[in-house]
Amino acid sequence: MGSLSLDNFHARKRKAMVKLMKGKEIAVQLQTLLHENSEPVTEQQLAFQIYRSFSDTLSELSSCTTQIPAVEGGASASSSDDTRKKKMKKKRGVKDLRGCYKRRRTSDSWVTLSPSMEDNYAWRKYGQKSILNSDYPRSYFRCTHKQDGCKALKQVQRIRGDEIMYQTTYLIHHTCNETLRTRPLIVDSDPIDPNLISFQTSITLEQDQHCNHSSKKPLIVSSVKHEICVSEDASHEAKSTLEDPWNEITGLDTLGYKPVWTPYQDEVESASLDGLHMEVNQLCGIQNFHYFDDHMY
DNA sequence: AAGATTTGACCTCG
DNA sequence: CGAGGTCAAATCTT
Repeated sequence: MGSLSLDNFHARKRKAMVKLMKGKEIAVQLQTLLHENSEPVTEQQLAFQIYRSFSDTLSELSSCTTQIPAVEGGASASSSDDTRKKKMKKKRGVKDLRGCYKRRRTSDSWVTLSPSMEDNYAWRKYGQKSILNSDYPRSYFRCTHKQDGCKALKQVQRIRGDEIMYQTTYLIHHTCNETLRTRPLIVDSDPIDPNLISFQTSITLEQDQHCNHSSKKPLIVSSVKHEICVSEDASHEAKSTLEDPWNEITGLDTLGYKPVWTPYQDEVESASLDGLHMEVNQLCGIQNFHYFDDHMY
């Protein structure tokens, strides 16, 4: 039985939405500035405000998520086929599996809530487990391209809130470049859909030489856990410690697409905000959000 | 036939 | 010791 009120959940949800809307407004301002080629200091300030806004939101959602009422009742929803069970009952040869796997450390994971299990990666289910005090079993998925070395994992569990939602815990980033489908890159904010924003601040050093925007340096966004800082300098050192900021912030892999910028890419465009874009309405609907698993386990 | 899913067994960790 | 994560044989789907 969930001991926490749904009212509290909804209040926090509203609060988060307000903050996200603020972030959106600031993003629009930033876009305007970028188009007008204004002084970079202001751009940085705005960029920082955007990240701060999202960061605050995520903190809010983190505490909110931990309070999603746990569903009572322990029975899993397994619809079991008896005949099949009998067949499966056959004891398999006992193998010594000791040491064959380790229980996973829970750091470097993130969680999303979504009305669908869909993301844009190909997953293969490798297990399902009834979870204590949960109506629904938890499903375990690994990347279809495991044989290619991709160790991405996710766990999906249906939860019951005000609507049917799936909580997806991603444990390891994809190292493969495979997505199920590729959606078009959003190049700019869409005048038709103002909820669509895009950050086109990407100026690589190389590009920089080809244009006269010498004042525009690659924007570094380093993110270590909850701390997000923006810096102007694109040093190699910064690169090595970077995580995908958009993953960190949204858990969406930039709209759930193949990440434009991953820690695994050798040719990182100097940690610029290349291709950083999102649909704010997706977030405003709280269809997806994430938190670090510190709160979860 | 090959790949995906199901599910009981077995493992680790708290 | 129990909960939860993973393995892998059996089964299903394409």
